Amino acid sequence: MKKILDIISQAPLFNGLSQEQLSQIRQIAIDKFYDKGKTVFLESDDCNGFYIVVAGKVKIYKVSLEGKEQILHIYGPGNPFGEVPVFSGRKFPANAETILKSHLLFIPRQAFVDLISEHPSLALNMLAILSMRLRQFTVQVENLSLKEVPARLASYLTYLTDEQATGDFVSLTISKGQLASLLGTIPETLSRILAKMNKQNLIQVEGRNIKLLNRNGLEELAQHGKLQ
Amino acid sequence: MKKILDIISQAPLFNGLSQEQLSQIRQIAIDKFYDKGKTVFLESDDCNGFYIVVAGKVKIYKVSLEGKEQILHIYGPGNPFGEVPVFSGRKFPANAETILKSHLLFIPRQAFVDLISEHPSLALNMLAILSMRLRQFTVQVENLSLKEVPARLASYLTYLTDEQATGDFVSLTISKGQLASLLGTIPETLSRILAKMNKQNLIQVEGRNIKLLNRNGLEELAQHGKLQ
DNA sequence: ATCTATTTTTGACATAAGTCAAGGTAATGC
DNA sequence: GCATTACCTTGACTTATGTCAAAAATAGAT
Repeated sequence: MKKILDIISQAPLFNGLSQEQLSQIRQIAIDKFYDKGKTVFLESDDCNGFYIVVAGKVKIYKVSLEGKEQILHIYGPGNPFGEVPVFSGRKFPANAETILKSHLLFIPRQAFVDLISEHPSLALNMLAILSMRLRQFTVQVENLSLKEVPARLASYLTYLTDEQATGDFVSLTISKGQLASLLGTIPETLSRILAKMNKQNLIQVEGRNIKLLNRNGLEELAQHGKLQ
Repeated sequence: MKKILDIISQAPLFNGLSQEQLSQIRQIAIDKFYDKGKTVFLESDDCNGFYIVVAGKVKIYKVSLEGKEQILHIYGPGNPFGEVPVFSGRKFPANAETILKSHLLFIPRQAFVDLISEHPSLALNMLAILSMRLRQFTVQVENLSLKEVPARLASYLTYLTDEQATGDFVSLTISKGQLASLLGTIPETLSRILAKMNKQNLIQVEGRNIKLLNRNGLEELAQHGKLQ
């Protein structure tokens, strides 16, 4: 139980809230447990609230009729998801599925809207989170429309090194298939591009561990780069 | 002056606000006038507030180093834009340029944040707007990643007919070049696809006026369709 | 450890959409 | 009304990335 309040108090959404307000939130939250690969919601579903990841990992994604998947986000501990219909409409705009065994908190809609009306800082926190997501979408659209797959991959790898802060060593936290889906491509294409980057001594791939051999080259590639 | 308060009071952002609150907003707002094709802000710019369109039309877009443009949104009277950095960070995530002679209101950041803290309904309105935009981005990513250009175009055309509610007649409100950029393609490709749809009696193109000859066919195409 | 299932890689091929270039049409300003 | 500019269309060609199929490697379960 203590662990849950820890996650809650660390989450940007609840930044600056008092101890009392936090336990108020804990009281309206409902625990949900999922195995790996379980659907949390589908885009046709009605929405009575949103979720917060306590432990595990969740992907938000769309699928085409032909079965190709595009991952929109991957959320881990502390991240809320599924809030869009809480404020805008009735249905979820995408699907959510666990990619690890996960523990989620479900926050019922009305209780949260009541809370937010009372606490302006909670509203401002939520506005900040939604704004960050709009910014991320901006980048995602830019990547999909204006960059080729090698540039998107290079961009992701340099982003990951900063994120993990472990020198020039990166460890993929998702499968290569999922990474392909996140980058808007398919596993075959990703595999070929990783092989090419390897051959050109930009990176050194060993399973899910990747060593960045030429960070400048990758950053160049992320901008305007072509890969021979 | 009356016209401006009309626009403000119609805007979803100010839904449900009292007459007094509206004039409070009018007081902090600064009028800005732009000719067609003028830059409102660039993505590297600092942000001291956001804008509302009173008259005219503004495009929000990204450009690649090679010069290809991707339009993210087009906003008309009543729409706010550039709010993302007000709540998240310092810089704009994209560029804004007028595509018509335009009259904008600039709302300074701090004054608005103060207002929002006092009026929960203003916060909820803003949350609703940002949520709608997240939903739109969801669709845009889906279109770019999972659909081909003919499907995106068919989708846009059926959306426009509903929007304009003028039977099976649509009138493009932007140039075909801009439409190409909005759909994530280039004018040549758009032109060819319009010609093909014409040939297959899906539509009948006359300049910027398009008649939908086979709405069902277009909706089919928007989903999974291939165009021969 | 062995077997099974999933994930990843590689090859041969198809194709949607981009590039470059030129001509045509429409719109705008003087 | 004419000229200059911007917009749109068409053709020939290139290329990035998807498809299909099969083998190889890795991970999970018993």
